[in-house]
Amino acid sequence: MALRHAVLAALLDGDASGYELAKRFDVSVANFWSATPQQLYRELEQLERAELIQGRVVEQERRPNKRVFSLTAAGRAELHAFTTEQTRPPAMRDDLLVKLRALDVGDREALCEAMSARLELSEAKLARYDRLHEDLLDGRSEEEYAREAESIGVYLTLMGGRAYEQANVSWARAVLRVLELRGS
Amino acid sequence: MALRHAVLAALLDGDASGYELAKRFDVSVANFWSATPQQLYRELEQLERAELIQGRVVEQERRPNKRVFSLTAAGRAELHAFTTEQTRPPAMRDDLLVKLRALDVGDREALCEAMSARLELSEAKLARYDRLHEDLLDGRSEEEYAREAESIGVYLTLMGGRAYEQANVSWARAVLRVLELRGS
DNA sequence: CTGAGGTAGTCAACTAGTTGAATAGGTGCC
DNA sequence: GGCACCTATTCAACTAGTTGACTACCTCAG
Repeated sequence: MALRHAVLAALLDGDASGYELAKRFDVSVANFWSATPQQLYRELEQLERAELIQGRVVEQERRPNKRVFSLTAAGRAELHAFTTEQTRPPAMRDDLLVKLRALDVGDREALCEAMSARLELSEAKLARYDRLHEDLLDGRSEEEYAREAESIGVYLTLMGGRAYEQANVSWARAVLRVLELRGS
Repeated sequence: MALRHAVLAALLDGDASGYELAKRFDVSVANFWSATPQQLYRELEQLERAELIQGRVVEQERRPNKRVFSLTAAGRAELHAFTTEQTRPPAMRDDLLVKLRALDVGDREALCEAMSARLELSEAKLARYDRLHEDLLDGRSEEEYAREAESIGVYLTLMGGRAYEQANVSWARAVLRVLELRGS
């Protein structure tokens, strides 16, 4: 039941329709969870039945109506309860790691390309996170921000995303260096 | 079909029974994939039916017999093919990130504890990876190793695991610092 | 000689996540 | 005026992953 809480947490950033949530999850501020639209719509239905969120139809001109959901008090309580529950260790599932482990029987060139693609992707994400970071700080120092800001949740997950992408970038560079050393 | 390939890749490290594989996945050299024993036994059966691996019963004294699996030529070919396939972006699913994002409605103390637990876990993993790293290098410099070593797959995934855990550690430290700044 | 814990595996039932397509109106481009 | 792409949602079918219990035999400590 973790997607459930990821959805609730995402709604802390403001009410959203399924479609909007899907984009939030996709471009996700600090890539804190991933989910397909179908999963989200299903989860939203269940959450509404459980009265942890409440939907209302918003009529729009020039585009289809949408159902916008907001957290209920029960939803907030559920989120609070979730933060006190036991945390399970994160599950790492990265195709690239598997492929690299299979390098000895694998295709070196294909792996170089895959690795470069990862590098680019992570650099792009990192750049985005860095911009968001600047926006959040808004001129203040890290410490000022940490002390003063009203809400700190987004900031801390953003730091997580940045650390993760930085790790990806330096790892990808190291791997490419090694592959070049041995290639050719 | 990614667990499938993770199992095949794990068998590159040497033949193993389901039970042994489970441990390999658990203490997994560079936490490159995670899976429960039940998943493994199921997958091994399917892989054997597909003739990508071959099992044989090894009779043991003082303990139950076991079925040890080894890669077939077809299995190696399948792994090779996998390395040329398109890589999908890694899926991040970490409860802690969700909980931190919900910090504003969550329980600050519980989160501090969860964060400390993560820090310890990551430090322990990191220490283990560092030992493995030393063992692999065996006195050689990184560059010597990268040039000379026969097999480089394990090394590269190990680097990935290390980068990931280092990111975790520095992130956890930063979060705890911030939480202390604002707490009390 | 009992019970905890390791080795080795199986079965059943469940929950979570993915894929692909269908519907239906809107905008903007060339 | 036709085609591609965006908003917004739903349905159906599938694959992957988790949980918990159960069998069986072994070793070792107290």
